[in-house]
Amino acid sequence: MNSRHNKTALEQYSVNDYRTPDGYTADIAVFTIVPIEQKPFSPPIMDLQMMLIQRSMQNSEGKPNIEADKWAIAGGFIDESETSYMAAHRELEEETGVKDLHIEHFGVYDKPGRDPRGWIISNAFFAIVPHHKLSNRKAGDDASDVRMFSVKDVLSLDLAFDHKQIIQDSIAVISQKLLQTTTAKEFLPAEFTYSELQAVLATVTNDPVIMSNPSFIRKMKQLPFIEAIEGKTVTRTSKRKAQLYRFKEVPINYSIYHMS
Amino acid sequence: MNSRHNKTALEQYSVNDYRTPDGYTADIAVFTIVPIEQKPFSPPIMDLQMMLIQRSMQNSEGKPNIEADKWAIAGGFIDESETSYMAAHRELEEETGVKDLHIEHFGVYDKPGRDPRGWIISNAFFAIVPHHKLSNRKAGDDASDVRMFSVKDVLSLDLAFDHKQIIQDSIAVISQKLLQTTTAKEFLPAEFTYSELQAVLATVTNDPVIMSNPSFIRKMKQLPFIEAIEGKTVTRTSKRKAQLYRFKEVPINYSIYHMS
DNA sequence: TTAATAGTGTCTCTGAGACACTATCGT
DNA sequence: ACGATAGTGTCTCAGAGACACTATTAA
Repeated sequence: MNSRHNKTALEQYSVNDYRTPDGYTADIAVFTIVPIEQKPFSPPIMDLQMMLIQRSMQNSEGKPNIEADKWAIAGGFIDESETSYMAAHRELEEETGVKDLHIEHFGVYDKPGRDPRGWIISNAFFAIVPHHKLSNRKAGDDASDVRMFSVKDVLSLDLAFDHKQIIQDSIAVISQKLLQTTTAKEFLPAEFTYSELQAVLATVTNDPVIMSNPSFIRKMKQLPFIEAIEGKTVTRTSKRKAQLYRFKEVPINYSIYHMS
Repeated sequence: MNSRHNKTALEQYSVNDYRTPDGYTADIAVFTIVPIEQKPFSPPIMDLQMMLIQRSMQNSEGKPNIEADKWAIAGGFIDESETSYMAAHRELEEETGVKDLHIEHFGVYDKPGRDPRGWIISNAFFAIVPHHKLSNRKAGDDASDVRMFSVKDVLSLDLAFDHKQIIQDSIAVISQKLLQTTTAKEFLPAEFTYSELQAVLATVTNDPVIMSNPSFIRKMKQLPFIEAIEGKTVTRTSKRKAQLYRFKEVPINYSIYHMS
């Protein structure tokens, strides 16, 4: 293989003596948090789920599809005229019909042989879709099904390519983000009660400080990045009126050298 | 320019209709912390610096080089047989002669037009080189000079391509990592005194808890990821014997919902 | 003895966490 | 009135942070 670096050619701005990748893709782990057991006047119990697509047995031309029948995260090729970030937005909108979602890059997967079709580099993103917006999703050309799975179950599926690794990493990343950044707000409406935030965090932690109601209610008022909305209450989680809160935009600085 | 490869093989999977990238590179922001003002029996004062290379005016054939005379971070093309992570290690060793460095991926730069030579994707890494190992660095073919710059000065240089952005991001990332992870250990010898760790952290923070000696000395003993080395002391930072510490491998869990 | 750094004694005050209690409101 | 959830009162105890102090040692 011509993997030797031809310096002379490079100096002439000609990069094409290098072997170049066969493809550049964006793959997106789509997360949502769905309320299960939503009784009226009760705090929600939530589940962290992700959207997977099942690859068709045959492609649009009727030929056998690669990695057929396996589950995979949504993705597609990146165009020369866009960044991978833009491509992720475009593809996610094509897949779910939802715009302006929160998307973050979390890794690059480029291990040789990861895709049997060639040297294909995957930029991995995670996206957060508020549950109520995720209704009109549809299977595309290459997909026979689109479905949501709880993160508890997803790793036991038969997954395409190296998506098991990508999915595992994405779950670790989003769990950490939920606890160490204000990412939780992406799963919540702009105004929310303490028990709604608590239910979101409960999908990734069982920390007693967060799970104990009196503790957590008091915490809400102290946290610099959350503010109570003066005099605004709601009764969707209980018969008694519950205070509404919103996230505030403040820089978050902390360090492990402040731990005890 | 011909950037297509292996056309027939790809055809049956219909990826060949996509334009493929012209190049796939790894760029590495190399950081080191150097003691300045190292008087005997005194705690060190340190400076966070990064290694840049200056691009030659002309290439080896005497033709004008692209982005000539500007400063850039080290980097090079990734080969099909390796991951970008392996490439970063290889290139860094070629550049500095040092093996087994701590390297972390922190971003992908793929904005259209970022490199005038074509559609070239850059995987950005930061690397940490202990200061004493960084002596035999040398200018390569494309470089007229290799030099260390304090992070305080580096952004006012004339930087090649989109390296200003990459460097800015790398500084933000490493500052955050120093405070929120145990990355500081990569800059330190295996056994270190409190004032050495303090000096490393001082390059990115002026938090009073960290800068106050009595506070910080006491903190060291409580932190779950640091342990004192029983009965082992040293006098390199003071005439009085100072306790040696080492980093312990423990999982670090914390959340912003524990802040006050 | 001095100068410089490492490290401790001790006080105050905040706030975490536990647990029992009160408040509110639809049914 | 009941039941369920939101929210408060209050106590205890740990630990953070401030500041003054002591300890150690080369020169």
